[in-house]
Amino acid sequence: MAAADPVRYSVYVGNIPYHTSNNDLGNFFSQAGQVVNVRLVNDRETGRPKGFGFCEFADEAGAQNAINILNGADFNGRQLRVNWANK
DNA sequence: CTTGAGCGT
Repeated sequence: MAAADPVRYSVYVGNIPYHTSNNDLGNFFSQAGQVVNVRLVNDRETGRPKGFGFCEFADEAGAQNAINILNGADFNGRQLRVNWANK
């Protein structure tokens, strides 16, 4: 199905606690599938974490699985918001 | 040493 693949298998991750690190999210998303890349978006000028990021999976199944399991899952006291990325 | 909806140096 992948009818509307955004660009590669990137998933949007939101509602991330500011105490979360790049490696922590990659470890957490490894539960769903093989994580190819994890990027936490932080403000380039202020240096403050925006609280969300993007996770890239090896295939669509892993990304879809992450959305099914990790979406709404409790992470460091916050519920992660996992969804398909737009851009 | 701060914040809390969002879609990216």
